[in-house]
Amino acid sequence: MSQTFRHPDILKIAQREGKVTVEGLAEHFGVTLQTIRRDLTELAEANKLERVHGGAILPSGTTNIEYDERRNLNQSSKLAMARACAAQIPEGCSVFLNIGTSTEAVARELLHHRDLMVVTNNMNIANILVDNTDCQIIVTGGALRRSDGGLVGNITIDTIRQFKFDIAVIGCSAMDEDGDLLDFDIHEVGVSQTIIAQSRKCFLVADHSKFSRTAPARIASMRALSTVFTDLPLPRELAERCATWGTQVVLVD
Amino acid sequence: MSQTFRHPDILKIAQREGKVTVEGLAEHFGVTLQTIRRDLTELAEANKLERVHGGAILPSGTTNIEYDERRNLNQSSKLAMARACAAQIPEGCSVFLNIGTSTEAVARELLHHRDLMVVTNNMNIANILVDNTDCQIIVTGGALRRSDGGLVGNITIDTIRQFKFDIAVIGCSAMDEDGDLLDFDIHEVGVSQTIIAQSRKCFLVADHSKFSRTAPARIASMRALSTVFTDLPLPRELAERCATWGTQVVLVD
DNA sequence: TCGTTTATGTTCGCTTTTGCTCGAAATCGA
DNA sequence: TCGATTTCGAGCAAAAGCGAACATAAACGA
Repeated sequence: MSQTFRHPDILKIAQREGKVTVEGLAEHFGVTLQTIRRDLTELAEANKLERVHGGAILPSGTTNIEYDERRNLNQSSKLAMARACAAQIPEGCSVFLNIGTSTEAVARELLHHRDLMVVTNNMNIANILVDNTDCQIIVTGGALRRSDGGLVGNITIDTIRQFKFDIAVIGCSAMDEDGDLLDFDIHEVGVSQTIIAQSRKCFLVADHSKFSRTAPARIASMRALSTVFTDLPLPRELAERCATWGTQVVLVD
Repeated sequence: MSQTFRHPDILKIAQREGKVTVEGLAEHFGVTLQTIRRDLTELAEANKLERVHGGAILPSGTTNIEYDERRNLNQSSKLAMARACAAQIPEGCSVFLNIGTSTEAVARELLHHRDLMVVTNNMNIANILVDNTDCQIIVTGGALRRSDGGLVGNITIDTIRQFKFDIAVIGCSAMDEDGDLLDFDIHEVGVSQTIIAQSRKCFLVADHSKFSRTAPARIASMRALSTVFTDLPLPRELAERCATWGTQVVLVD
């Protein structure tokens, strides 16, 4: 199969938009419709896209709608938080990336970091970082959770215990006023706790929607975190607690 | 300015821009197009870049040409073998699926089996079986091998040891005349051996091309297998040995 | 210093890509 | 259901890009 500059770009656009049109791409690249059609035909032959009249869509199957919607939630601030977080991850270190859409955004920002060792219990993150050939990827074992591609359970915990990370990047479902991190899934809590225990530094990436929500399972106190990346100021009481604990808060946007 | 000076620079530009053009680089370095072409050819041969008409792009880890080609090889008999193998896997049992294009084909045939517990060290298989909501998927941990999505290493072996499978489905790189299963990758051998040790029954899926090939690392003897699924009769001597060992041979097509 | 190796420049057919045209197929609206 | 419109893919010619071969210049080693 032949290769063009356009192919990777087309795929990226398709991933972002969910679909591409022949006309739109032709204008975007400044080439004729015919050329784009040829591109799409080739990409479809390679099973990278699925051809439809007037354009192409992502190949069906693996996508989880509910999850995809969540992924698109709050996209701009998620990107900004991810960028800020990635900026504090030096090259050449060992990183754990936990389940979650926010941590996936961080993974995307790590695509050009060099010499990382990334351990993850998130299949999506492994798939994202495959493109960064300058980083070693280790996948923890575990039971595959279809809803979000996460790996959870005892196997996951046992594997994580075999490592010591320079930095762990985690998300959470909710944050309590008293500084506790909460999660919906009890299975994930054990994993998150183990991650925190095995890491020198721990970064939390969580947007403001987590402030006003609650969840049943307690992961840990924010005292255990080095830095929190978020998009709106923390409630005053919580901000004061973080200051006392030495937990940095990085505000983006 | 010599070649050795340009190469790292070219890579740096490629990392930053995502792509490089022959013309742009020629101007940037003040050399002729031909010189840049030579540079890019060398970088592409070293898998640092991917050559395209007019320049080069970052290698996309997901597109492993060699692997994609291998996947398309012998497709019809691969499908037939996979179908025969899946037919002998009862519903409601625990199955291990190893790395390999043949085992992936088996996974596709298992999409409508119910109540399976599938353990795999192959990311592709996990992605395939996500669509079968009636089966539990467990992914072993391990280092991700970009070339084929396989998970290998000690973590993988440790995880596998925690299970006992009703059936294991494995592939191999080659089969020796004396009935030994061989593999190219020494890291994969330990994994395969552990799989065999932890399984009540072991199925091998391997087309005839494996008969006339050789590989350096020994996995096990075919004596350890319950059944072999293949597309052409085994060499006579090997067939006799299998009969002695009680290893069934299932011929498809 | 001289011969050898390596990097670069130049030229020239050859291949790939692109744009264009046209008949066929798919989609849409009534 | 049928016709109008859009989209598609094949074939062809022009243009851009390519690699091979050879010449030249610089770097290297004895």
